[in-house]
Formats: sequence, C-alpha cells, structure tokens
Amino acid sequence: MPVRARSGIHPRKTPVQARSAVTVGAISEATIQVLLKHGGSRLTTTRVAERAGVSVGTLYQYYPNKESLLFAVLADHLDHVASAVEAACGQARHRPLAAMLRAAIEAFVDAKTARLDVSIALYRIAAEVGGPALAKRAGQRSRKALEAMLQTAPDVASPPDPFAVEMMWAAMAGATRHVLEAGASPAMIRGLRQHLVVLCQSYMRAWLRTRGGQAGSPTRA
Amino acid sequence: MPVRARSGIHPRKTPVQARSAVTVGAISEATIQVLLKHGGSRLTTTRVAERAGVSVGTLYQYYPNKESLLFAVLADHLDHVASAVEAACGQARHRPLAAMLRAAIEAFVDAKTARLDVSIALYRIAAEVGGPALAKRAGQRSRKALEAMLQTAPDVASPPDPFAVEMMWAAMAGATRHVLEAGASPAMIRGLRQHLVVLCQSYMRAWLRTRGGQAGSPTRA
Amino acid sequence: MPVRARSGIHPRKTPVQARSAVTVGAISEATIQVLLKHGGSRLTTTRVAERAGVSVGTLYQYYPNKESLLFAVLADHLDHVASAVEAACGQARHRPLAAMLRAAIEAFVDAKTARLDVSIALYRIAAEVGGPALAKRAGQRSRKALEAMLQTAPDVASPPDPFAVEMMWAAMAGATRHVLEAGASPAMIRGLRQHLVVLCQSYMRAWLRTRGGQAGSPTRA
Amino acid sequence: MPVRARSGIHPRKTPVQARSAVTVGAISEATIQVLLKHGGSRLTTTRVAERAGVSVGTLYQYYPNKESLLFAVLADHLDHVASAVEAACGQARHRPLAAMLRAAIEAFVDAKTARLDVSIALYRIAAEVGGPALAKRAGQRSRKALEAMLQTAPDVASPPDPFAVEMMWAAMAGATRHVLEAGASPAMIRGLRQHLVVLCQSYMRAWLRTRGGQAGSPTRA
DNA sequence: CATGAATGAGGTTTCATTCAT
DNA sequence: TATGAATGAAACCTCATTCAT
Repeated sequence: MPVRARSGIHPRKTPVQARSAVTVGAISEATIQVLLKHGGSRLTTTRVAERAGVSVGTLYQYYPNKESLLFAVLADHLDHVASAVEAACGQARHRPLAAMLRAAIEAFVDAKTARLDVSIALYRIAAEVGGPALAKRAGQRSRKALEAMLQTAPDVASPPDPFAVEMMWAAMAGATRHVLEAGASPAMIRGLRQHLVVLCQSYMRAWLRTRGGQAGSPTRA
Repeated sequence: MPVRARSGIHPRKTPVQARSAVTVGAISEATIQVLLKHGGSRLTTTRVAERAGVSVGTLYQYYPNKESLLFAVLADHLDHVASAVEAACGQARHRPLAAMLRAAIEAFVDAKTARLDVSIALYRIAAEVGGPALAKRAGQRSRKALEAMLQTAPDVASPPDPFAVEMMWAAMAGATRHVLEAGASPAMIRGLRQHLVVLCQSYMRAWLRTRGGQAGSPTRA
Repeated sequence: MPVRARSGIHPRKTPVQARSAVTVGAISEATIQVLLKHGGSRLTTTRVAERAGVSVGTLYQYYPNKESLLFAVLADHLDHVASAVEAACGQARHRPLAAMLRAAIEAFVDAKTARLDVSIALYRIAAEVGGPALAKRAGQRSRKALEAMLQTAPDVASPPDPFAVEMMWAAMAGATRHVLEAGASPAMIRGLRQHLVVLCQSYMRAWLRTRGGQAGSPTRA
Repeated sequence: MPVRARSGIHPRKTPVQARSAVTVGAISEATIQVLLKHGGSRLTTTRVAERAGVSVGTLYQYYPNKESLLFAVLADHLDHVASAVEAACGQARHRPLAAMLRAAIEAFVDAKTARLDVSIALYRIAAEVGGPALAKRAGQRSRKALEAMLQTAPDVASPPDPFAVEMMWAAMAGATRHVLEAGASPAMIRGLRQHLVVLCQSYMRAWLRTRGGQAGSPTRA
C-alpha cells in the first residue's frame, strides 16, 4: 500500500502492522491529552510526540502535517458520534414518534458526553481545522438517519420535511455545544439530556400540526 | 479610567485625545477585516495594524497583547447582541407569550445576522480567546432579560423556571451558531428565524403544560 | 544659555529657572526609584517620566537620550562620594597616619552606604553607562585627596607613591562594591567599615616599611 | 539529566548526540566573542547564533532564553576561577602563611587575567544576569578553600575567623575587578598581582596580632 | 523505520525617540 | 514649554518541518 500524498489532510499511511496501529492510537490519544492540558494554541507536534512516547519524526510518518493530525482526531470523534446516532435511529424504527426522538437524542448526548473533556477539547480546535466542513458531513449522516427513522413512525401521517429535521439537528447539536462549552456540571448535562427531548418532541409535534398550512409558520401573535 | 496593566486582557488605556478614538476604532474594524480575509490563524498584530493604517506600536498602546485585542472585539459583538435582546424583551413586556418569544428571537437572529461575516469570523476565534467565558456573561444578560419579560406574560400563570430559560437560550444561541457555521444561505437564515420561533414557542408551552408534574419530564414513550 | 549638543551624554540644558530645577530633580529621583523597583533592563524613559510626574517629552527636554540620563545620575552619585572623601581628607591633614586613613575610609563607606539601595542600584547600571570611565574620574579625585592628605602625615617620612595609593583605593572601592553587591547586612557593613581600616592601615605601613628596598616587594616565602 | 523547563535560567537539554556537544561549545564561545565585539547591550541571540554558525532555533534548543545563556557563560568562568583558587590552596597547605597567601592570590589573579578580555566582558553583564548570586556561590568555594588552607599554616597559632577571610576575599576580588574595569595595562596587572599579596599578607598578620583583643579592632588614633 | 538535532521564517512585543497640538 | 500619541526598527522566541544518522 503506497504512501499517499505528501501534503493534504489525509493520513500518510494506513497502519497495517500491529506496531503501527499502536503508534497511531498513541498519537491520537496524546493529541487529545495535550489539547486538554495545554489548549489549542499550545498544541505542538513535538509535544504531542513526546506525550505519545515517540519522536516527532515518527509522528510525521503517519501524518503529513499538523493539520491532518487534528483533522483525523476530530473526524474520528464526529464519526463516532454519528455512528451512535445512526445505531440508535436504526433500533428505534417503527416505534412511536416520542420514543424515537428520545432514543436518538439520548444516544447523541451520551456519545457527546461520554468523554466530556474530549468533546470540549475538540470544540476548541474545530474552527481552525475544517471543523464546520467535517461537522457538515457528520451532520448529514445523522440527519439522514433521523429522516429514515421518522419515515417509519406509526403515529405520523406524513414525515417532516428535511428542513425541519435540519432545524432539529441544529438545535440538538447547537444546544449541546453551548451547554458543554459553558462548563457543564453533571446535573446540567442530565437536565440537557431530558429537556432536549422535550424540546424536540414538542417542536416536531408543532411542526406536524401546521404542515397543512404554510410550512414552518409559527403561531402568529 | 486608564488601565495600565502590561498583561491581561483589558485595554491598556483610554484615549484622551481626539485622534486616539479614531485610532481605536480603526484598529477594531481592521481586526474584523483581517479576520474575514485571512482567518484566525493568519491574523497577526502586524497585519491588523497595517490594515488599520497605524503602526504596530500604536496598536500595543491600546491593547497589551493580541489576545486582549481579540477579546475586546468579541466582547463588543456579544454586548451588542445582548443589548439587542434586552431591548426587544423590554418592548415586548405584557404581550402574549407567543409574541414575546417571537420578538426576542427575531431580535437575536437579526442582531447575529446583520453582519453575517462578522459573526462567523468571531465564532472562529471565540474558542481561543475566552469566548465561552464571555458568552456566559453575555448569555446571562440575555437570559435575565428573557426571564423578566416572561414574568409579565398575561397568558402564563407561573413563569418558567430559570433552567427552562437557560435551555431555550442554549437552543437559540446554539442552533444559530450551528447554522451560521455551516455556511448559511439567506433562505436558510430566514428559515432559521421562523423555525426558531416555533421551536421555542412549542418548548415553552410544553414546559408550562408539565410544570405541575415533575419538572422537565418529557413525554414517556 | 544656549541648548547644548542634540546628542551625546551631556544634559541638554541647565536649569536656570526654579521650575526646571524641580523637574530635573524629580527626574533624577524617579530614575533611581525605577531602577530600584524594576531593575536596569526594565528602566524605560516612559516609566521614569511617569514616576517623575512629567511627560516623556519633558524628560527629553532635559536629557538628549536615555544614556545621558543614567550617566548624569551615576555621575552625581560618584561626585557626591568623591566630595565626601575630599572633605574628610581635608579635615584629617596633619593627623597621624592611622587616624588619617580611618577618617578617609569611614567617610567613604558612610557615603556609599548612606543610601544603600541607591548605591546598589547604580552598580547595576554602571557597566552599561560608561561607569568605568566615570569611576576613573571620580577615583582620581579621591586618590588626589588621599595623596595630598598623606603628604601631611607627621609620622611618615616620605609619602607613599601613587601606585600604592591607587592600590589602596582599589581595595577600598572594590571591597565595598563586593560586599554591597553580595547583599550586605547592616552588621556586615559595620564589619566592612572597621576592617577596611585595618586593611588599609596595615597595607600602608607594610608598604612604607619596604619602600627603601624594591618598591612593592612583598615578603618572600 | 535533561532539564525541560521552558523558562528559568538552566540549560534546556543535555546533548546526547555527538554533534550537540560541538554545537553547545560553539554557542558558548560565540557568546563571548559577541560580548567582546559588540558589548552587552548589543548582544542578541541572533548575533550569537550567527557567530556560532548555527540557527537561532538551535540556540534555543539548549538555552531556554537569553538570560540562561549569559548565566551559563558567566557561571563557567566563575567556576573556572574558583577551581584555580581551590587547586592553589590545596597545593599550598602546610607552607608558611606568607607563601600560602602568595600562592592563592597569584592563582586568582592569573585565572582572572589569563583571558583579560573575557573577564572584562563578563563583568559588564554580571549585574544583569544574576552575577551577584553566582559570585556569592563561587566566592564561597574560594573562601572555604582559603580557610582550609589557613588552618594548616605552621606559623599561625589559631587561624583567622571566617569574617577576616571574607574581608580578604572581598579585597582580592573587589580590587581585581576595580583594576580590570579601569582598563588595566599589563604593567598595572603585574603591580596588582604583587601588591595584592602585600596587602593580604599584612592584613592577615595585623588581624592575627590583634586576635587576642577585640576582634577586628583597628589601631586607634 | 525511528530518532531528534537543526532550520529559519514569522510572530509577538518593547521602547527610545519625535513632533503636531 | 509641555504633552502624549505615534512610530518602526529590532529584539526575543516558537514551532512546523526536514533529513542525516
């Protein structure tokens, strides 16, 4: 398997040997540790390598540059979360709307808060590392899964349109980020987990109720 | 009240001569321009000064370091948004709940999207610049205003507890950030503006409906 | 009285008006204060002006540049010490050798330690400011005075040659500097004051004893 | 024993590869060269690196900051001098007092004047670089050695107390500094070397003569 | 393959000095 | 005369990246 492009954001080689896999894992983990301990602006390739117990040179064998390293770590995290949502959506098909939403949202929040520190650390670098682009892709996966799930709801006549799902997703992801970045206490996170369900359930119901009229028309004052 | 700290995040001095005020304004504006044109990691104090038409030394007469410059610009923006929300909340007192929420939310979204590019640029640097701390403070102002407004709603028996308002605020602020960072089209922003109203209205109503029982209990599946 | 050279190390103008004299005095004192508080490398013209309660511009009206300011302050101090030694030497004429030396040495140490902090602060900048040159001039005055005094000693047949006096002066000035820079305790300084007298007395006597033979020949082992 | 401090005055790492040692040596030597050629205030890390034939980055791999570089060079010099004194004191044990003192003093002066330019250059930066603290430590070594040596003098009943030795050391070190900073001619240095011996011999003898009475009482006038 | 010494462009910050007001 | 805002050269230091060993 040939080495890939010398620059760009993709990993340089795929770890096929056991040793490589261990090294890559160590580097990934070290990246997060350094991020947590020193913050984004103090994250240097040398420090990451040191923490991972390898030399800088070795780090550069697996990642063509610093950006690709951060990109990979962030992508991993987002993929992991998206997978969790997909799995939950798959399992909740054909259940009532409320149950569906609860399942999806709890899966999302749990995935995000399983390693609270990691989530927060990654929010910090997201902006400098193509985070929005990555988030878009990961978000699409989640939204696709949500839509597919919603199609199977027995208590919903016609499923919500993509925009409503996008909106709900924005509220879920955005509110979660907002709360975590504010320095969430465990109690706060439990509250978020519960209320996000209420919020999405009521939004979806409200939306479905008005779908006959002008899409998305909120109650007029 | 001149601040003389050699370090820290607060401005170094307050202009006493007329031309100083002009200079400070130019630096602020230049910061945003550079942020927009080059992005956070390419923002250098030299470039900002150049763009502002002053020397680096001048920049450092007003801000003790780069961070304080970014901090000040971000704080300005957040203050501006918080003020917009406060104003809207003040004007919407004693109107029905739905109208209240619409007013507040539209004011918020409008303030955030009036200068779309600025908002997006500032999201990019927020993490590196004490953004969360600032956001917390600014958020508190907004939430206070929202709570005070909600107390005067004629069609609400007992007003929502602080946590519900916090949650709603997280959804508003978070969803808006999410949408803007995803590269919002004007149509998208209009959708956001409308749907955020639906979302908050339905959440508030759902919350009020259940306030007799266990606070925040969403519908069980 | 015309303004002097625009550059160089000499004060720019001589204070003829009362106001000027006050200003110059304030600047001098401020220089020492800043030196004590911040150290030589943190001494800036702005800080000195601030401390003196004038603007930088004003400072530059009296001193053409930073070096001249430090030079002036150092010269003042050395002149003051040299004058003290001269006065003591003048008063001790015609007294026995031991009394002469005691008078001169005590005057020197007292002048140097009257404002301990100032002496120490000035040692710190001496090297960067033509200190050695200044010290040479001030030293010459003191040595002249010592020589003149020694000529009048009733218990000395022929007075010591200039080199012996130079040597003694080096020991006095050098040992004092050494002790003060080491962070002298008051007890230490009292010890210095006493022992320097013993040291110089015995050196002079030893020297006079051997002056018949090869000048400066120490006892052979 | 690699030291990793990002700040402070200690070297950053110890060379493990062969070429590192060469680099470190070159930097040390270059520091002295630059000091001699440009003086303390014109000594910049860039210039030192240039002269050493390495890049600035390399310099900063071994010294965390400029101060630590100067500190190291100064410490080297003082250690070297202290070692010379120690060696001389070791060899002169059990010889008569006068011979002892001559040996120690000549060793000291010779060590200080072997590279006259270096000594003078280092005096210039000593004040800005923790020189007094270093000098204290190095002085202690020398004084210990002197005391130990004096204990073995066959012609001295009871050896001088520590303060007398401290005083003598202050005179030796101080006078030498004074003479060298004044721009010593070779003849002057020869004179210093001889007369310092007389001075210390006579002081010690005077001190021993009076040790029965009040310690350190000089002859009363 | 791994290592870690070396590179050097580039960023941040300071401060002596000037000059319009 | 006094002021203090402005200047900008120059210093310090970092860190992504390379490559000889």
